[in-house]
Amino acid sequence: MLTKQSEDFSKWYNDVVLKAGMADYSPVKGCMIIKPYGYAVWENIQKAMDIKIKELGAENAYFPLFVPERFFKKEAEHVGGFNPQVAWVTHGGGKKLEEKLAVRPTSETIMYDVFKNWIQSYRDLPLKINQWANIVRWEMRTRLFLRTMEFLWQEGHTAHATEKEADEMAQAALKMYRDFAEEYLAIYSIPGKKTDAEKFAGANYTLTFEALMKDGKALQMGTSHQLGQNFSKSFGIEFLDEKGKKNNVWQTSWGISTRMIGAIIMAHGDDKGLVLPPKITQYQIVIIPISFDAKVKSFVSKIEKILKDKKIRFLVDNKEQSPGWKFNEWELKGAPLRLEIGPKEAKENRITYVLRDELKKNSISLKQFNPEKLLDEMQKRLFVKSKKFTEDNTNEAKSYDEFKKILKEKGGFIKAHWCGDAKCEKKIQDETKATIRCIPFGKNKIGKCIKCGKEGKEVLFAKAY
RNA sequence: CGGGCUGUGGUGUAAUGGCAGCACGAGUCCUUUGGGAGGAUUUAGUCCGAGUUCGAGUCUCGGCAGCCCGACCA
Repeated sequence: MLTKQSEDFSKWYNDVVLKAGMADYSPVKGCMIIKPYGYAVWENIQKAMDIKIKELGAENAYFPLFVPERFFKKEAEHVGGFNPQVAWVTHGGGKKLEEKLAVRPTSETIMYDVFKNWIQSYRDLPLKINQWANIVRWEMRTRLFLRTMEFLWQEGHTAHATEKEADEMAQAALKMYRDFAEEYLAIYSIPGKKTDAEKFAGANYTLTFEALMKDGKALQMGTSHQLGQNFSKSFGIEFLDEKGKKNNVWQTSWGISTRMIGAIIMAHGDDKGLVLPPKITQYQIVIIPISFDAKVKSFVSKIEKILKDKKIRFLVDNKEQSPGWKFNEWELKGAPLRLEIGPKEAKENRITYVLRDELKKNSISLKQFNPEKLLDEMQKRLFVKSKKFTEDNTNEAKSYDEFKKILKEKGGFIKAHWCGDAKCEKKIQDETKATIRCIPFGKNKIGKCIKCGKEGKEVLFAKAY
């Protein structure tokens, strides 16, 4: 039996990840094994997002896993931020290496060292490179999908002639991510800017989109950084502009990771298990034959043919378990649409179906059965639900007492004013464990900082993963 | 890196210092199959090392590993 979400959300999460066959613990501490059912979700994310990345004008490439120490050290703030999390290779071929190699925690440095060769003129700009890769960050405490020492991600890196272009690129990448989360993952998110304390090491500023999980904690879904000329100055990435003047490029980098899978699980899952959005799940439809006699078999193949023609991803579960066992199993695994096909259906040319988010039995004639519509509607329902959940769990705090009360009683996002001082930010975090998730875009009312009373913007607080 | 806890079949658990047991899983066979089927049968375990003891899963010491809390974590 699955742990209830309300009893122990962490335990529910671990249970569901393991029991649904998404992932497994590995013999290597802090690392995970992504099992086929989970990896299929990643593949679907990759497939869809890769198209969007290319629409932004980026091309895929692949850079080395190892980063020589001298590259890594070039951008001071970057090293300072990442050093504690880097794994170093010190030996190779049985010998101690002359120069240590960092296992990439991110690829800015290894990429930008060659960007300086690729970029000479304004004609070489903008340069937009994306890579799908694994990276390693030595984390103290790990959680399946949410924070592992090795994880899979996508990192986009661009170089531009002007600051304005870099600003626009950082925004475009964030918008692309957020649209993706809405369209494919059915997750509503709040976009905004990170505070200086939370920005990427080496960036001018970091943009983020934050989503609310079912336990009321926030999850950073992905980030987009405007790197200014910080790296281009350290790495000497210069170009001659139209007037023959030498300039440093303006850069951005942006990424999302397998953490997205954790977000899907925690944003949609319920006490029965996973609820996977149709667009990214391995099997959009699971057919469960109630018996295996000839009539049922031939009716099932008829349905199979229809689904195949419609290019729907489906599975016929022919395992030996009882139908009841399979119903539960596929609810746990979060298959969006389940078809129950037995002698009754075969005889009457009807289909019994159950949508994962509604769990009601429906009966419809084969002629009227419209799986695309059902899946599409479910996909949309999940997003609406996600948006409503976020709105219902977003509260405003006028005072620090109110802030603490909301945090304790409800959790969720809390809108409150902040003066902009990192000291207040730190104090609030130390005292309440809530952090500023982002400074939301758009009109921003000015009000009194909940900590010190000075005037400041309205920002979004939450306890976060 | 500090504080606490725990290591028993594949998994989850039980056993005053005294025959290592149960459930799930897995294998085989039979009967079943419309919400986690039943029976028969088989399978497999005390983290590693030392000590105390007639006797150690249990006590002591060391090692290793894991979990929780803290610190840390774009």
